Amino acid sequence: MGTAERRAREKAQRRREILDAARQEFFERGFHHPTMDDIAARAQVSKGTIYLYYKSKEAILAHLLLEGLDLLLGQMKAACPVSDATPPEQTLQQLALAYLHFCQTYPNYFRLIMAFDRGRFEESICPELHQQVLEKSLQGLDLLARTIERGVEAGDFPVDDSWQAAGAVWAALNGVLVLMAHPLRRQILRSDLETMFEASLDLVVRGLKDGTTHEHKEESQ
Amino acid sequence: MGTAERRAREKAQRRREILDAARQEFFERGFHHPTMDDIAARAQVSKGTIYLYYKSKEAILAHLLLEGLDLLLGQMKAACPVSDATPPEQTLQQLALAYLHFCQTYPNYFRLIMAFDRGRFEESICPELHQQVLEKSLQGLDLLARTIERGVEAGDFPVDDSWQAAGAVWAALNGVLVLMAHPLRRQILRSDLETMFEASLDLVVRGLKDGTTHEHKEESQ
DNA sequence: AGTGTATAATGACTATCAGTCAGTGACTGA
DNA sequence: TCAGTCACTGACTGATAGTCATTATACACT
Repeated sequence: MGTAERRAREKAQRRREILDAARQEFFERGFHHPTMDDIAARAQVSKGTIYLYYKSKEAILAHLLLEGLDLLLGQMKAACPVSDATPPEQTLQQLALAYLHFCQTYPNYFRLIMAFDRGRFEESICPELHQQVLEKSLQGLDLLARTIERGVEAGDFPVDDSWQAAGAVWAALNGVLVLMAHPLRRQILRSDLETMFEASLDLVVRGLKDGTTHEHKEESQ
Repeated sequence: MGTAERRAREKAQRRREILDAARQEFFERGFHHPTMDDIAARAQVSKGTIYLYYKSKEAILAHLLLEGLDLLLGQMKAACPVSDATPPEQTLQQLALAYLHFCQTYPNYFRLIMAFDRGRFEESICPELHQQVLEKSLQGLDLLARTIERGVEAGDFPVDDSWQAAGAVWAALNGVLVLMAHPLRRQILRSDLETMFEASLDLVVRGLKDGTTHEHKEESQ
């Protein structure tokens, strides 16, 4: 008798409905404004019900964050070529552009991801989610690292630690997206996000290509 | 009669005492935990008094943030040479190291600065402070941009927009500090903050030195 | 159908905390 | 001495995250 099975399905459905309502509220009205009652009203359940499905408000946000990371990872994976024929530098560019595109297409998810890095989401509140988020963000880093590794093997990127290089590239791209999030900064820098992003990408790619690291410099002469 | 003067002095003093108490509370117990009553107790005043000196809890945090930015700016200015004899590249390194040193010496101020972009500081709550913060952070960017400009004039950094380059450098350094703030990431990258920071710095400096921007590449051949 | 049990949902309630404001009293200058 | 000003106070208000005793629903078995 498939009753239990149907129950489970309905439960998952309700869970999704609540997350949908929360997403709408948070994305439409900002991450601070909506109350649990707002979310409950939107999901057409009582507040108590929400707590049967999510441990806390924070936990809901964390789940939205995971959604965002999955989306981003998906887009980054899609940017990676299936074959190894594509030049690593081009793949790197595509990965970076996928990230730029993501943050322009889903600014709310992007803000959520950035908020995580900046220490909203106390680890203590839901440590297992915290862990998951970090792991997912490391998967993105991994895509970068593999690509750089391919470049190292092809002799394009003479760096000696591709994970380190991936970290540096990731940091630079992240950094510029955050930097340009403020209108005043865009104004002072007299530049828009795309331009600055490309400039940053260009800078690090050139660094990679030139790139012996300082310890191994003698080999390039 | 210096009464008014003394009054003003005492008022400034009380204001400082409250900020001191708040700083201790926030830095010791995290930015989320302390309540206004905690701060009041520490400052040995009533809660109401705090509101005579600061508009809101948020405003107190914003003032601490400004303190932090002043400290950082001071350290960065100290890293800049008085004379123009110092090679720009070296100055750039020193500026970057000043930033690294700042975030290691004052991790709480650093966290506050990083948290700025995130919602704890809603622009709507204290727009004038928000403005001040952005302006200060732009002063830091300005130091970078001037140094790069000097490098451009000296022919060391063949970039065509030193503000843009400064933005990219700043973004990269910021990004790596945020990236490495998470222990799990340090673990996965098998690297510590200093190493990653230096790698990032190295990457962007190399990019700057190689550095024609894509539009002007033909000139380097 | 009737009934007992498990599961799901409810919303009034509690606890916490940022921010307010009517009231208190100390100091001042006349 | 006293009226006016100023700094301060802390009980109070309103908002809201999270709880839990109660109620409703669905199902299994007779």
